[in-house]
Amino acid sequence: MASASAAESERSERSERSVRVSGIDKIERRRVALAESALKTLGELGYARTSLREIANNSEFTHGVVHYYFRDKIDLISYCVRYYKTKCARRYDEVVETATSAEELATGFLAKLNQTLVEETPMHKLWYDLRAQSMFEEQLRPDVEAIDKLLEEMIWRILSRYAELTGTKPAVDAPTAYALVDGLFEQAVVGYAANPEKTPSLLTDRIMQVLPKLVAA
Amino acid sequence: MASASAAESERSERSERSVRVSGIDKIERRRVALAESALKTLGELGYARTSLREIANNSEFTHGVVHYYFRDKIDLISYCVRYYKTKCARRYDEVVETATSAEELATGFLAKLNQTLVEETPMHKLWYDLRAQSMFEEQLRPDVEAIDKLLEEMIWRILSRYAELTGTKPAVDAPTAYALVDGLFEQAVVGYAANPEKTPSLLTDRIMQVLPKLVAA
DNA sequence: CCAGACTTTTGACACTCGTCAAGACTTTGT
DNA sequence: ACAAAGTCTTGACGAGTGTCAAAAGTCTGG
Repeated sequence: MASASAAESERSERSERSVRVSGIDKIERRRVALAESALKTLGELGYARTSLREIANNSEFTHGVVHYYFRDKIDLISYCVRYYKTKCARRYDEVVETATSAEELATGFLAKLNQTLVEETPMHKLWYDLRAQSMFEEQLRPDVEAIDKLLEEMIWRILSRYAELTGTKPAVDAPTAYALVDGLFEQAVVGYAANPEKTPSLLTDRIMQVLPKLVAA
Repeated sequence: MASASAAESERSERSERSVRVSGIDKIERRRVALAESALKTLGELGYARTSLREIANNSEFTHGVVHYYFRDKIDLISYCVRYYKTKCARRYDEVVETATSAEELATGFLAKLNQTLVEETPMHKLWYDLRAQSMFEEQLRPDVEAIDKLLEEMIWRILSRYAELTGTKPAVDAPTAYALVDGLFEQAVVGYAANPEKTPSLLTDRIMQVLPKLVAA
């Protein structure tokens, strides 16, 4: 259910009555397990250098199993992306809902932002990698677009609430706000590889510089 | 000389007195020719799907020649990146130098920005691809960092001049300004694949929304 | 408890990749 | 004009890829 929106992976014919009752859940559990191993590998190696055999090596299965649960490599990656998106775009909802002042919202947002930057670096590296790949691989585009939209809405919720709490209104539209914040975050993700210590505080500084400029009376 | 900074491609021993007089230039011309074919192919297919054979196919040579002029694939790509950078970061210098008002600077900048977005899309796609790859492939990092710095300085020159012409001062530091503008431009490059007609005007709108907010008295 | 459905392993296939070496071709100094 | 140096083509190699089929193993309904 957590991955309901990722469950549409073209089930390859088999599924009519071939799976009984709890079978469908088991298949789904296997897919999730494979997807998690795949995401782990993809985050470490990047899209280009990740092979199905390497994914299987990082799982409890052998490489043949992948084709039992996924039609082909793109189907797996696509499933991974959709599975991933269900876990990532609601990260700041609690902060948005509970903050009672602009400062509280900003610091809460930045705390979570830095936390995910540090703790989930591979996942973010993968995301920027996949978005770049989507420029060349059309099959990835719909999934990437969907996540991009989700992230845009996420940023928009934060900015709207921030404006509310400061008695102002957003001074840029949602795509612009997303592009700006995402630009800063991508810079941080790329920079984190070279300089893990300084990067979080730089990101904080820069977001703090920018946030107030995105709203106006 | 245009590619002087890209000429340090580890010449593989051969070069002592083996090349006479104009030989060094010929080698350099071949390298440039191969780099241009490589950049063309890379821009179309992306880093992951570009093979040396495909690069050679898009040139007047055969695949073996690549290893005569470059030590290995990374050496070629690295050379390409350095060759590319010499052509890209001085694009707005004239606009910056000749503009006599903030509006003139802004419209001139946006004209060139949209022009390169439309006319050199593959090159920009490649750049964002390579920057993503550099997160996984350490050997790419120094070249990517160098270009990033060049682009940051380019944006900073524009913003400084913009502030000057409006009688203000930049309200964000150089890395921040670069990350913001780059975020908008990357969004445009990714979006251009899906929607070539609307994208340029959207980019223009958004830069126009943002530019004034990056300076203050 | 056994036959049939489901799951997983194993090994092979056709292909592409980067690399390199041997030789053919071309240019150049003398 | 001839030999040497330089340039380019050709073909092969080993490794790694995605994919698939056949066999082995596992589970389960009757």
